[in-house]
Formats: sequence, C-alpha cells, structure tokens
Amino acid sequence: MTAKDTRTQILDTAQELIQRVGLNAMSYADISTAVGIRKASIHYHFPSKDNLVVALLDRFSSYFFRLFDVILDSPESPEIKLRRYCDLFIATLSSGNQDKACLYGMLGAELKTLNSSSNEQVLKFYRDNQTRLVQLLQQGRETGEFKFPGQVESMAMVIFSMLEGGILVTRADGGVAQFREMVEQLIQVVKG
Amino acid sequence: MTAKDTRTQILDTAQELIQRVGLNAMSYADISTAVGIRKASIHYHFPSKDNLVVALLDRFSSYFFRLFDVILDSPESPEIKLRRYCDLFIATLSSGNQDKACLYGMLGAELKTLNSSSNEQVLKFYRDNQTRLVQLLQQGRETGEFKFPGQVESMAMVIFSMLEGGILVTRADGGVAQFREMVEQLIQVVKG
DNA sequence: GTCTATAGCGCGATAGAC
DNA sequence: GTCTATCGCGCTATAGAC
Repeated sequence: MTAKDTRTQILDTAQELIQRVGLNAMSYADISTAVGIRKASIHYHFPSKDNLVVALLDRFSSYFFRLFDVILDSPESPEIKLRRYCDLFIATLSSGNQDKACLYGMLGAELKTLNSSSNEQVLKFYRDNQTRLVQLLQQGRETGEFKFPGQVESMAMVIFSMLEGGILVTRADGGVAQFREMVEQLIQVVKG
Repeated sequence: MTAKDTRTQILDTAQELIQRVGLNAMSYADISTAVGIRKASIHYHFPSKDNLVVALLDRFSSYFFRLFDVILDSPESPEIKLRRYCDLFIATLSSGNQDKACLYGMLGAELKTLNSSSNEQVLKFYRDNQTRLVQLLQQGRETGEFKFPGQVESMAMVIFSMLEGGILVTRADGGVAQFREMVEQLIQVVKG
C-alpha cells in the first residue's frame, strides 16, 4: 500500500470540498491546508482552477460510468440493477461525514459560473445517465418486472432528477435514512 | 403603477442573480450595477450579505406558501392541485431568461456556506413543502384519484426531490419542455 | 438615502530560489 | 516538485460628506 501521489491527494481533497461547500466556496488555500502543501505547489499540478475542475470531472465521470456499466452488463434482474444504481448515490451521500452531496449535482447548481468545457462535461454526465437509465428501464419492461405507465425516457428523467434532488434535500433534512426510504418508494412505483 | 422602492429592487435583483449563478458567485457589485446604485447604498438597506439572504428567503417563502395554500384550499380536484403545484416550479424556470433555477434549490447546494439562520430557513422550506404535499396526496387517495403504492410521506419526498432536482437537471439540458414532460410522467405515476 | 473613498482581507496566479 | 514572496484583483464592510 504505497501512499497516494500528490496529484491524487489534491483531486481527492478538491472533490470532497466541492461536494461539501461547492466549487465557488472552495479555494486553493483550503486544499493546501488539507493536503499539507503550499498553494504554489497545487498550481504546479493544476495551473488554473478551471484546469483542476476539468480533471476532476473527467476522473469522476470515468469512475462512475465504469461502475454503472458493470451494473448494466451484470446478469442480475432489472430491479436489482436499479437498486445498485441508486446505491451509487447513497454511497456518495454516506461516505465520510454526512455533509456531502453529489459532485455533479453541486456543479449543476453552479453551472453558470463554469467555463464552457466544464459546462459541457456536466451536460454530458446528465445525458449519459439518462441514456443508460432508459436501457435499464427497457430491460425491466421486457422481463415484465417493471410496470410503470408512460415512456421510458420520461421515467428515466423522473428517476435521475429525483436522485440528484434527493441528495440535496435529504442532506438538509433526514439524511441517508430518508434517502433510502425515497429510493424504496421509487422502486415500488417502477414495479407498478 | 408606482416605481418599486429601492429595497424591493435590491431583493428582486439579488434573487435573480442567486437563481442564476448562486449565492457565492453573486456580489454587492453585481446588484449595484443592475439596480443602478452604489454598493454602499445596498449596505444601508442590508448591512450584511447574511442579512440580505435572510430577508430574501423570508420573502420568497411567504410568497410561495401563500400560493401553495391557495392551491390546497381550492375546490379543484387533487390532480389539478398537484399540477398547479408543479406549475409553481415551472413558472420559476420559465420566467425571464432560461438560466434560472429554484431559489431554495440553489441555496440547498450552498447550504454548508450559509449562516445558521438561513440554514434553518432552507430546512424549514423543505419540510413545509413535504408536509403540504402529504396533505395533497392524502386528499387524492381519499377521492380515489391517486392510486400509487407505498406511503404518502415517501411519495411526497419523491415528488419534491424530483422537482428540485429536475429544475437543475433540465436547466443544463432540455429546458422547460423537458421539465413539463417529467411532470406529466409524475402525474401518470401518481394516478397509477 | 445615496454618495465617494478606503480599509482589510482572501482569492487565483506567477516568479524565481532550492 | 515544493518552497517563499508577492502581485493585482474583487470582495464585504465602514466612515463620513452631502
């Protein structure tokens, strides 16, 4: 078990800070304190803040969709797959202290302050989630396990919006327990 | 039609700015430019930024729940009431330019950077929404119009989270049209 | 009630030694 | 690759004239 390199430590710290207080409330000074290096050293690894954000979003997106694709391609039932997908959000919510929201959810709120690259990364993350959710819902309908009314595309949007919003809402009030209850309700609705 | 007083202009401008870029990306200088007065004059009306935020949240909360209560107490059917409630969010989304999110949704993301007063105001807003939604859903079940599975409390959380998240997600991609489609899907699900 | 002027701080970023 | 030192800017906030 070798120690993480500095670049990784910076990314980890930046991500945690953004998930807690947001991009615009997070500074190089904050990262500096947490990692134990000077601000100038962070600029060596990430010349600008925009630069850091782009790298962070790339890393998280790769990580997240790798997990999502494993779920999609698994031999489990659609219901289990949907549960596992929702668990990805719960994991974010319950890792470390309870104050964290979803990385892309936070940046969705701060969307209009991002540069065009990051703006497009957020947009792509939302689209890619919904595209994969459509596949998952379609699988469930084919097996007869899912019996909700309406179109799969609309239902995918309902689910994704609920998860993103639910993280923010339950962070303020109720925490993980409430989030889980909401997910259970969703599963029931999807099963019809 | 008398002109709005300065205090109101400041609140209106601050609200629009927060809904677009967030609290932490909005400055007294921005308000100053938009209203056409100097920064010092804003401090006369609102000594500190925290002060301004508290006043803004109070005003919006009063406004919003006055409308919500009118809907709840109206003689309409539960389905119409739910639609009208969702319309409150759509109105926010489609007023002025298309770049605006929900005021309390934005501050939910920036929750950890708020002072304790504003933090509690956000928490109360979320709770009060869900409490009233529970009443609305209960009414619908009693008339037989709503036929969703599970508990009304869980369903209220699903709906509120979806609306808050949906505003952020569709602001990035799809806009009002997508938001409306999502709401339609919700109505279908609630009716069972 | 609005103004000019400014204090005091934190920010992102850079130069250059080691 | 990390450091010290510093620049220039924008921020919230205040003092005091009008």
